[in-house]
Formats: sequence, structure tokens, C-alpha cells
Amino acid sequence: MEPILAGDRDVIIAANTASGKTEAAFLPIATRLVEESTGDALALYISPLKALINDQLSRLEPFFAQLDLPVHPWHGDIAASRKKRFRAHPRGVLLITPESLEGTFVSQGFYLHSVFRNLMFVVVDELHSFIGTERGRQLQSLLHRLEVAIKRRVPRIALSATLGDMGLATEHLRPGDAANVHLIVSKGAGQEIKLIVRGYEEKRPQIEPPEEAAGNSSQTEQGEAEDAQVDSATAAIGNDLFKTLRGSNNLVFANSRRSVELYADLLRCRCEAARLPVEFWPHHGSLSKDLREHVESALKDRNRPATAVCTSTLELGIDIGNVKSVAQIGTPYSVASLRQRLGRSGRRGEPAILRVYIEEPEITAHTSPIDALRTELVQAISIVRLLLAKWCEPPNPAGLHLSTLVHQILSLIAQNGGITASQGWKVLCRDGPFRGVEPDMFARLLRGLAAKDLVLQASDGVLLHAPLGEKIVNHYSFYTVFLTPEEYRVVAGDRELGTLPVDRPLQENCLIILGGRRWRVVRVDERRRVIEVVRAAGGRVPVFGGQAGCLHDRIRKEMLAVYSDPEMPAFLDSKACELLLEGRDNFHRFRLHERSVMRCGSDSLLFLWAGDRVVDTIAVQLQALGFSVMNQGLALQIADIEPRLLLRRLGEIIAQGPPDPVVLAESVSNKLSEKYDGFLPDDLLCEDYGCSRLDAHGAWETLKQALQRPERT
DNA sequence: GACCTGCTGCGGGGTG
Repeated sequence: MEPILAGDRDVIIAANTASGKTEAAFLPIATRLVEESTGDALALYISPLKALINDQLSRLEPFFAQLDLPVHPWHGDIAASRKKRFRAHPRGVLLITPESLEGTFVSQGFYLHSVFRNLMFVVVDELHSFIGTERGRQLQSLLHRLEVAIKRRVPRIALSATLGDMGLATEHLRPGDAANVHLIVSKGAGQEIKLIVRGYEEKRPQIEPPEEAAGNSSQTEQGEAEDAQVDSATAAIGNDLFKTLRGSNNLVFANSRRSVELYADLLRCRCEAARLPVEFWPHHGSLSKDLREHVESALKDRNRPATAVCTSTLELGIDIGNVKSVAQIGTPYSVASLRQRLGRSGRRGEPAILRVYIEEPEITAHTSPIDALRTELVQAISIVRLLLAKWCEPPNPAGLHLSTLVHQILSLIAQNGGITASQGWKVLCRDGPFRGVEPDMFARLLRGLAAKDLVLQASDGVLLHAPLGEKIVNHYSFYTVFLTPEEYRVVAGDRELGTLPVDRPLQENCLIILGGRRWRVVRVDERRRVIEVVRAAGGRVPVFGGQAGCLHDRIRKEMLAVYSDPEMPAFLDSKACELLLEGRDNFHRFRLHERSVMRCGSDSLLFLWAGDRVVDTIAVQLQALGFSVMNQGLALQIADIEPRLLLRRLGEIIAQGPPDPVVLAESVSNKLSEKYDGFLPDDLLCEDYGCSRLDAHGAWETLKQALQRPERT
């Protein structure tokens, strides 16, 4: 409490979920608010989730009511009348999202000083979820602009899970003065963990059904045959989940929305076949708020058991009551995420339980070397080993975030009714969070924005919105800095089920599974972007779209260690042991312990044992030289070249020294990935892409190491 | 070869 009571410094409190971080921050804050003689003291609480604001409101409101201080929730679902009440008399605690705070800057710019003049503290919840992201950079900028507006520094109190490098967290909270951030990290003894990794092998039918028949079955009543689309390993995992989890509360993390729907449907069918009430429900970001809240309340209800099959929606801190165990289907992609998921299990004093289910394909004469290495299982084992070693990915702090800088320039103009170029640079870059941007780059950016009709310069030098800039800022979609795909709404009668991406619209009469139920599409309204469905007996799981992930260097290095290590991890079941032995045998049979390149038909496979940023960079280097490259994750497949020749070409690449990331970026065709990237001039887009997506130095070091294990035949 | 997050101001019409 002391560092917060002092009221003169920034503090980070790092501890696991449900360990009392909120109370640790708000008890001393309440003391200081009550002591303030004007009675109008204000604290600002910022949350990445609306659901978290609703949770915190129910905990904080009764407490602050005893002190005669109001608590105001503020996000997109809060009534305008309630927001007006706060604006009329800003005091107490304001619970808000970064986007709604952005909205206040844009629409109340001139009154910002009067709204926040009595601000005493800023609390940032789930700080780790902001670090290294566009949204995190936006929040840093808003907090800095807030201090500029009220002309004084306000202590920042951040709440965080104990993840990765705490040095990055202090730098994020107070850029430029991280050394003076007071760090409080929980040394909790750590819970006992019960852990098993289970292996499954898919048995393919001897005769593959013709593709056409498989494609048509979704549009005919033949889709009714239960489990028709499920392979033997999936069915076996479903059976084991049903037997193990039935009767208690659990979370089942599947890696994709598609697989969530698949398992939720499978488990519901099992319940119905056994004439039991359904206790397994799907939960992911494409389901409507209504369906998701139903699952959340089923988890909190102590009178009947409920298990949610979910994506990372249930990973962050919203309150879902006690959960007995956590299951993970398929390999996780990061240690940080697995750790968060594990943290969701285990009642007070009881061990946390984690079961990992891994499916591997049957090996035949046609199996690719990558599959023969059992990579899913080995990746899962590596991530579990790193979890047990208490390692965790640091977020990637590199990146200019120019898309978000474009956004903040437009927002700053709206707030002040216009700014000069030098004011803008000082507020956002010299003193604000965009420190990598020098005056020259800022000027190039402004000229680019003028060329795209976003800003214009008045005769007195003041920057204003140009017509397109004006239009963008005045629409509510401006407040978010992250990009979201356009989607169709899926509706059954007057019930909203969820959404599906626009690039894969469904045809009429096709059968789908959504929300753990089966539906037939009766109408697709292209104009209103609505898909109408009715209940059906059959269905198949839709494709939701989405982006590829990014595996950290350390995980691929650990995979190499798992292949080389003769020891069998204690946490594997017998099938997983068998599959790991097979993977290790093939690793040695391919002689990957002593070489980096192997032949695969007329192609070569290049094994780099490095993270995705490095592998992607090397793929770009090879493509720039005219090679046809396919990224297989664990290896790059380079078409029509034999290993010896490839090694010679790689030697030439190394001899040229570390590549220039900006030059490499020029050869990448689609670099638009962030919301306002489309407004950047080409040279700046390449600089941004080169430093955030590519790792030129890492690529050079990795290639040098790879060539120390040459092909010897 | 994956996931997640967020959103204003207004006019029209009904209710107390």
C-alpha cells in the first residue's frame, strides 16, 4: 500500500489472476481519494475488455458507495444518459476502455482539462495484454496526451500477470523513465500441477472417398449421419473428454473456432446419446454476446456441471467461478498462453490439472518428412517443458507502429482543432511513445498523409483534416486502432447466433454447425450481410478464416533439444511415448542431428530451428533470389533444387553479411496488415514492415549456424 | 499455419 499511498510514483503489481491485485490497488487509492479536500477527486481505471469493466463495477461499486464516491462504467454498451451523468460531475472512479477514452479526446478535446483536472491516479488492468501491440501503443499515447492536457504527471498503477520480462513492462508503463517504476512481483509459492500429454494416431480409411461426394454431402440430407466428418482420432479424443470431464466444471481450449464447434457438437451428441442433460458448450469470438453469456452463467451456476469448449476468449481475467481442470486440444502456440490457460484451473489449495490431447496422422508411404517427425507432439512437449522451467515469451517491443501514429495524428488534430507539425512531433514522438520517429520521418509521413487526402496545411502552417480525414475521424469506427474483417451476421428467427467472415459466404440450403447446434441456411442477404438459418439435423463446421501465428525462437530450439534428448518426459501417456520414439527415430534416420538440409523428391527441406520471424525472413531472402519457397513451419521447402546446390547458394547469401530489412521488405508483395497502413508512403511502409515483421540479424546468425551442420553426402 | 479486443451522435416515436 505504501508506494501507492505516497501518490508520487508509478507502480506495477504482478500476480496471478484472482490473487487480489484489484484490492491491493484500490484500497490505498480510495484512501487518497477520500483525503482530497475538494471531494471531487478522480481515479481512472482502464481495461482491455468490456466484460472486465462489468465485473469490476460489481466489486467496486458497493465498496466506494460506503465512502460516498461514485463508480462510473464507460464502454460501448453503457447508456448515453449514464455517460452524461459522469460528464456533468466527474468524480470518483471512471472504468473505461482505451477506445472510449479515445472517443473523449476526439469529441471533448476542448473540455479535457476540466473533465480530468482532479485526476489523482491512472490504473491499467491486464497490462501484459497491451505490451507490444497497436492497442498498447495507442494507450501509451493517450495517457501521455492526458498529462499534456492537464499539465502534470499522474501516477500510473498497472496490474499484470507475472509474464516474461518485467523490464519491458516498466518501460511500457512509463516510456523513458522505467527505472523509477516501483515493481511489486508476487513470490507466491506456486501451485502444484498435475499434468499429462496424451497421444492419438489417426487411422485413415483404406479407400479415400472421392472428393466430390465429400463436398456435396454438406448440402444434402446425408450430412445427418452423425460423426460422419470426424476422423478416428478426433472421435477418440471426444470419447476421452466426455468420460473424464462429465460431472464437473472444466475449460477445454481448442486452437480454432472451427475445432471448438467440432468438439462442442461431438460432446453434445454424446450427452444426448447417453440421455443426459447437455453440459458442454462452445464459446468463441464469432458467437453472439447472448450465446456467450449463457455459457458464462452456466459455468458460474453451482447447481449443475458445465464445461466450456473455447478459444482464447476465456483466457483473460473475466470471472467464471471455479474450474476443476483445463484441457488443451492440439499443440499450444506459446508458453505465455498455456500458462494463462493453466492459471484458470485449480480451486484454492487444490492442484491445477492440465491434460493435453495431441492428434498425429498415420504414417504411410506417402507421409511427408515433416509429419514423420511428429511435430505437433514435439512442439507440445517443448512448450510444456518451457512452462515447467518457468520460461515465458517476452512481447515483441520492436516496431514503429506507424499505422497507429497516423491514427494519433488525426486524433490530435481533432482534439485541438488543428496542430502545427512541430507541436505534433513533440507531443507524439519527442516526448510521447513514438520515440523511434525523427523529425525527417515525421515530415515524410505528413506529406504522405496530405497526398492521400487525410490532412492539409492552412496558410498559417496549421495542420487540419482534409475531406477524407474528416470523414474517417467522424465515424465511430475511428476509435479502434486494430483491424477487424467484415462479417455476415447469422440469425435464427429473432435470435442472433454469431458471425461468419465475408470472404466465405454460404450458399442457401447448406448445412452448418454454429453455437454447438446444427442449422440449414435458408437465405443469404448480401446487401444487409445477414445469413438466416433454421434448425437442422445435419451440419458441418464452417471455416472462420483468421491469421497465422508466430512461434518464438526459444520454442524451436527446445524442439531440437527434445529430438536430441534420449530421456522420455514423465508426463507422456503410452501412446505419446510411442509417437515421440517414432519422431526421434525419424529425426536420426533423416540425420537431422548432423545436417540442416535434406532431399524431398526434387525439392530440398531446410531445417532452421528458429522462430517464425527468422524463418519468414529467410523465406523472403530466398524468394527474392527467384526460388519457389513453401513455409512448412519446422522447415522451408525449396522447390527444384538439390541440397548441395542449395547449401552453396546459402553460403553466398551469408557472405554478403546481414541483409537490409528495408530492402527485403520491398520485395514482399502484400505488406498491408494494420488498419491505417494503406495511408503510408511506400518507403515508410517498408521501414515499418522491415523492423516489425522481419528479423534480419537473426536470419543471418541462423543461416551461419545452419551451415555449420552441412550435408555430408 | 491461431486466437482475441472495440465503437458515437442523432432523430423519430412511444411511455409516464
